[in-house]
Amino acid sequence: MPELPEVETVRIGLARHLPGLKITSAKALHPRLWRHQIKMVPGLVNAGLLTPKQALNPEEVFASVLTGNRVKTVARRGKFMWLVLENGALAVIHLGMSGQALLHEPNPSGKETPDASEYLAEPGESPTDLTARLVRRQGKPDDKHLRALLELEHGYRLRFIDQRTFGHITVCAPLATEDGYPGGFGSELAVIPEYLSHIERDLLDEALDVDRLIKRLKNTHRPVKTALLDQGLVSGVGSIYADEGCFLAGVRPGKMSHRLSAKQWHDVLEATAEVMRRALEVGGTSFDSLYVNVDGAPGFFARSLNVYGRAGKPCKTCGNVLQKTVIQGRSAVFCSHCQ
DNA sequence: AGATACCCCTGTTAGC
DNA sequence: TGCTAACAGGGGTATC
Repeated sequence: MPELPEVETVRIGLARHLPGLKITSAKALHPRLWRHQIKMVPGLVNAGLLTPKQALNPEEVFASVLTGNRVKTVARRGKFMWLVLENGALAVIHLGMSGQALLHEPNPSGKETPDASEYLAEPGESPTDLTARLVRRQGKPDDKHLRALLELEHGYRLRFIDQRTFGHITVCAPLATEDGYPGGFGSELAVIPEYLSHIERDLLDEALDVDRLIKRLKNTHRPVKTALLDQGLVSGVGSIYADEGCFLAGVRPGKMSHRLSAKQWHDVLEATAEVMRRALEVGGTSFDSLYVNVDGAPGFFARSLNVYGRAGKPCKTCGNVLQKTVIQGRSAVFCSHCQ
């Protein structure tokens, strides 16, 4: 369930290695990976990033635009991240529910598997770091769920693995941002991928217009949690951090959005942002084995959750049994005493 | 145009 | 023990 902190953790991992590297091959291995690609083809052609002849089918668009292109930076807005390519094209990556972007570094020895000596920890290297290093070099074969494979210069490989196929990669043209500020975190460019033109700035974005957001929130007639999950109002928040933010702000997730005062909305937004900042510090929330960073390592925020996944258990603040409800078809957990 | 129901997908778990 | 049904989730799309 990658939300903003998890996606940002992955973005940081990609941004550490990919900039400057040329993509030598790009393979799309599952039709659901490029299911949104066709809508972005006219924009790519208009921008001169794709010839009409190359726009034959979505799978070839993926390979045509990426192959031979060089990665400049990796940016992110909300739960979406994108590779900024040297020719201006953008490759939007969404992890969906179960997507993993695993980065494999070249093995310096040139062999498929590390030498025995490489299994030994280097001075000052913790067992966790050792494991991560070995995973990076060797890779964990999961060809069953491999949806895309990017090969880059110097032997780097990016494997996109996605059990439930809610994730996707969509190549598209850039659009100028309306407010002139950078389109996302990690890039100074004031552009947003065309595919994300309906996605608002996220809760940790310095350029987010909070006053405008609160006006829109107070103007919508939906439960608080439903509004928080609407990526067209504010992005980055998913089910986990919506529940946690509502808990910390003392607001029930089922309360109607327009009935909150501006102060209450301010509290909810600040609490949600704070939870996400703290989660980011420890690599995000791995509620199951599906969310991992580019090294294949999990995050450690699950132990800090107050309500998500704790229905029926005692509230960590007051001891009351946490309640579970369904809001707009999504489950929500809250404390009827504290919220 | 805003709100809502439904759909996609698969591994895990609860219930019979 | 073995089967079925429910569940989890983001976001696009169709419909009211």
